[in-house]
Amino acid sequence: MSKKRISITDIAKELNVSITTVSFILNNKAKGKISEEVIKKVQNYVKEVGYKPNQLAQGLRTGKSNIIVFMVEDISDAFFSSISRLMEEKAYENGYKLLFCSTENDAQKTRDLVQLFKDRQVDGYIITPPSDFEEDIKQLLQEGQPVVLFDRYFESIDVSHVIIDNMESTFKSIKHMVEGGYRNIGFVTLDSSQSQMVDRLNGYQKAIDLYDLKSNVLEINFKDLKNKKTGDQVEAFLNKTQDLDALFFATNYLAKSGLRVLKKLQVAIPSQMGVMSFDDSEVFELYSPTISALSQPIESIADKLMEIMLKQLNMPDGKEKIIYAELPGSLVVRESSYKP
Amino acid sequence: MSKKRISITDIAKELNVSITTVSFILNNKAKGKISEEVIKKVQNYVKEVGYKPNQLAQGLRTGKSNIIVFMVEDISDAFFSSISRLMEEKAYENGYKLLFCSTENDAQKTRDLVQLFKDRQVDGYIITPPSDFEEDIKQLLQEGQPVVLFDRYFESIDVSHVIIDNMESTFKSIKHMVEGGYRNIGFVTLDSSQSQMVDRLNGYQKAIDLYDLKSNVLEINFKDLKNKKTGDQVEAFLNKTQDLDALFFATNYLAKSGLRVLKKLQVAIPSQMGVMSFDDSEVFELYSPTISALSQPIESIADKLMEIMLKQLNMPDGKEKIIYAELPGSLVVRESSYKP
DNA sequence: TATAATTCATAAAACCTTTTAATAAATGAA
DNA sequence: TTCATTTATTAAAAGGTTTTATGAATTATA
Repeated sequence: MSKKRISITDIAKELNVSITTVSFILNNKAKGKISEEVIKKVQNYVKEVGYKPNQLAQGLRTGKSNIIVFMVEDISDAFFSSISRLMEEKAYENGYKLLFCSTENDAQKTRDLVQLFKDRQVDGYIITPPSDFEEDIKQLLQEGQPVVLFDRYFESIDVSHVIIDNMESTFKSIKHMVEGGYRNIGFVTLDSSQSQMVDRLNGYQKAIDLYDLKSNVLEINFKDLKNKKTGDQVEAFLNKTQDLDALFFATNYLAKSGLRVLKKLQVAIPSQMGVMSFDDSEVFELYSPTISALSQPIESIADKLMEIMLKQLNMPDGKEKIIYAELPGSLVVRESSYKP
Repeated sequence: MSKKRISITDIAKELNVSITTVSFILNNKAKGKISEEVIKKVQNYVKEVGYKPNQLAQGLRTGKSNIIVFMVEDISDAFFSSISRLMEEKAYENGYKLLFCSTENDAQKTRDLVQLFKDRQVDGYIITPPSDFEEDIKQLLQEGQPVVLFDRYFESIDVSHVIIDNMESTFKSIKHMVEGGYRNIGFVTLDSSQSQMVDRLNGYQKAIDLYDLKSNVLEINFKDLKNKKTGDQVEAFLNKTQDLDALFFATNYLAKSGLRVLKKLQVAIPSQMGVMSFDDSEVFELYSPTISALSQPIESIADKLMEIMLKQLNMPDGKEKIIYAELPGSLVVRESSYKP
């Protein structure tokens, strides 16, 4: 059995000082109040016995749990799990715990989770919100909770967020494909009103307009993603639009479905069909041919997210500062996007 | 600003009963103590105002934090993040929070993390331990902490664990390759004393012995993994052992490195070289040709892990029960393991 | 010398819950 | 009626911390 944990009371008793004195010293509030001599004595003893404050008691008293929750769409997706990995470290470095969970892009599930975390009194929320989640975010903000959105955001709410420049990135990608010799580029995306998807579509349209090309968009229903019907839809899209010479996929899992279809149909990449994807993946690097992608800056995203969250957490109550960050994506050019 | 949270005291005051009464009712300890009438009254009011107990206060009083920590080798690895995703849900279903972190297979880092979690008084530890971690596990057990190891374990310690049948699975895989027509199968693994790696090697040796084949093992130094030197070593291995007609990789990231090399050297799979990997991956499904793999039963692992952890948590103190689970892996046969 | 200001230290309240031990009321037995 | 038992309820302690308000001792000022 574990030996009893040492408490601040034990220390006070042992050193013949008051609890208050110890607490002040522990919290760096001893300046000018407690004599150097006593400070040293306490500090030495604390170090000697390896005392660590009971975080539950601390939390109870201060109302803070030192927990940040990180709600991503799907923790088993490489993009999100990579960021999580980085966030986790940053959180610990700053004295916070990070709790993860997957929203599955389901507003009700996300709502339930938020309620759960409220009950558990987390200190801050970092969220990739599903559609139809504006009201819940507003609610959180009204309650004075620190909130940072990422990957997507809501124009209608003034809330801190970290996103990448989806429009410009997509534009850049399509431009690259045009320069690679493709003229009839299809855009495969989700039937989603989320900002990141809308912006990617806008980037595509912008490039299409600029180069005076024909717009070809396939919007896949989100539910079909789970049914694995995605491939069928891509196939139908290819049949319907015979003259396509390239495909741009708005997410990496769409691209993977697409690659399966192209493989099945024995469409040659990049000669018959150019291919690019938003969001890089290990698969693209190993595929034959290798697949070009628009890579998201994982480290910068994680950096920014934690930076903003910490700022919010340290903000004197009420005086909230909204911070936006829009980070650039980078083109990873491989074999699939240049017409031989 | 958030309106003040309602507390048990508020309820007691409002209903003119004592705090104790409310607490008993809330904790289902009212049977035979409190009158039905009062019970109903309190329950209704609680529901009406949506009262939820303050978990920090609860934790402080009971000494429980309702937090389980899940320490995996690398949360951004698909195998671990997939399991995490499942564990997360199970934990919440059972009233626990799940904290994740990555050990990076570094004993010192893991040690630091464990200390951190001790300070934060988590209730249970699920760990993929790095090498040289026996003593730390023993220590945890001595302190009466619920511990479940997974993916690997220590023979020298009697501690609950969930692993897959690494030896049998590898044996099965090698057997499959032999049946696929390969006679000179190289085994690429890590220079590691961890049980799962040792068992995989043993499974290989067992098959080699059975079929009276020549053993060819490449052990890659763990540090070289990070330096991305893995490919060079695989290449040197191929050069040194010219007559190899197949490779079995003991982890999926080794396989990915290997595939890069084979691609670079333009070795034809499966005609010139058969390939299989322990642990499946999306990459293997999309690679050309598709790569056969030994797939680990993610759901069963997560089920078992949580089941055992919950049993330990609910065990009356001191009366610990050690539970082992060894789950079978399954062969996923694709194109890379059958000689044309 | 008396008083004000400064320095050092602490008691006690508060955070919210669980649980032990005690009390009060009602019932049953003698 | 009286004592014992059961039933219904509660006061108070404990868990470990932070923080406000207060007190005592020392030094400076008038």
